[in-house]
Amino acid sequence: MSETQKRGRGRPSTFDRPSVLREAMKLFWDNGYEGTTFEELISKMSISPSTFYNSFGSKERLYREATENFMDYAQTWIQSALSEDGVTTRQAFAHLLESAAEQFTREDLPRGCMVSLSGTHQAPDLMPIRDMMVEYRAASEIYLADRIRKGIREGDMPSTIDVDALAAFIHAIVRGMAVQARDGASRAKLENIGRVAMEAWPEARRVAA
Amino acid sequence: MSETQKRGRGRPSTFDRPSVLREAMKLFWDNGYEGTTFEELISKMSISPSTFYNSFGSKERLYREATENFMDYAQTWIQSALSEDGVTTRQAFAHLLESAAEQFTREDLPRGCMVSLSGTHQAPDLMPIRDMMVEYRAASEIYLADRIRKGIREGDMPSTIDVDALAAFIHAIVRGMAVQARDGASRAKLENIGRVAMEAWPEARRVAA
DNA sequence: CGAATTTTGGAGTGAAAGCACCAAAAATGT
DNA sequence: ACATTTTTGGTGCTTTCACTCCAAAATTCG
Repeated sequence: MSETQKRGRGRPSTFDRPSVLREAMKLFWDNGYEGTTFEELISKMSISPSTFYNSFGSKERLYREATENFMDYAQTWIQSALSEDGVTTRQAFAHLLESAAEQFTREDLPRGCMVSLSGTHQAPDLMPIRDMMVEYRAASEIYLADRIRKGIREGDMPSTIDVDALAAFIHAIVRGMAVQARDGASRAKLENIGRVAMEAWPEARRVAA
Repeated sequence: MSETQKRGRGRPSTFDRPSVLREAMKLFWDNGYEGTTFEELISKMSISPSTFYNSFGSKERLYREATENFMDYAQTWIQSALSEDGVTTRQAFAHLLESAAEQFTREDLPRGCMVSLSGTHQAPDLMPIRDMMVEYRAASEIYLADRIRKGIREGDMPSTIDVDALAAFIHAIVRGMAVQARDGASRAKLENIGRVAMEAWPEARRVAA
């Protein structure tokens, strides 16, 4: 892609931006923002300090870019579950939790989720970073609620349910799965958590009522 | 209590150990280990650097002591819910989640939980601290499983259930509630999450079966 | 080919971090 | 009262942090 990209004049970069950004993402994901040093970054990214500064601005800007990069990627499997056609709302959410179990235990990426737990206990001077994470998390809960409302509109969810509470519940279970994933839980264990969680799904109770 | 305490000879402390330890705990709880500086600590604890070093050893040792202090306190309300006499296992866990909602939104302490999310993304050289947190979390899941097994022994839980999966589920929901609490969720919202979670409780399905 | 433009490597910088030391201060025990 | 023991305040230390600067290198445009 950098071949087809029209390059201005000047010395060309020797590194591939997407791939070094991914390396930065993995470092931040594993060690957190404060736990990742400048030296570690430029070492794993294989770039010099000046290249770092020149190409990514600062540690904080790189973190934001890495987080955006992560979210773009995460949206893929989230959308894939929630926007799937021809499935019930219940099936969509069951699929979402299965995907979370799978994604949180991938071999080629750090375990868990980069945004689920980040910035929850952070220095006051890093408030902007914390706020970014809080916003991302809040947005994903709204996303869940929207999918549930779609289910109500389409008739496969009872209109009497508390949409926000159910969305908050699913949100909480995913964050909890992220904690366990980082603590070493297997994919099977995470899948079990998701299965138990789906027992709380309103539709299941309709059978009982 | 320090009045009744037999003091050896030597100059007496001017500070109350439990209360400055509590200040340290609150700082670590809010800002995390890395996000809390030596200066902040001695400032909020109102002690000098040498007093700090002399009385608490190091930042890491203080953190461990503050964490133990937190766990002692947390065990109080956890035990209170899970060891309550004359209630079903289901009621005990419902009570536990209600207590979590209450405790995670206390006005006199930082929001959420000090150990639920700590050390999940941390620098490699702080691995001992991370390990401590992972152990605390694992221990609490075992604690939940033990309570469920007690329910099976006493006959108010079906013996066919997957105890570990159910314990992992409750564990996950509590950690997820901690994330939401730190992101600003109200007590009522956390209580709702707990209520929805309890819909997944096995006993509820027995009615349907 | 030469000028312009951009990237690169390496050394260096100020600030802050956590910690350590030392002598003075304030208690106890005989 | 005097020696002993322990705590205290202030200062200084070493390391690491994120970052910056500058000249050389490598490209494009005219």
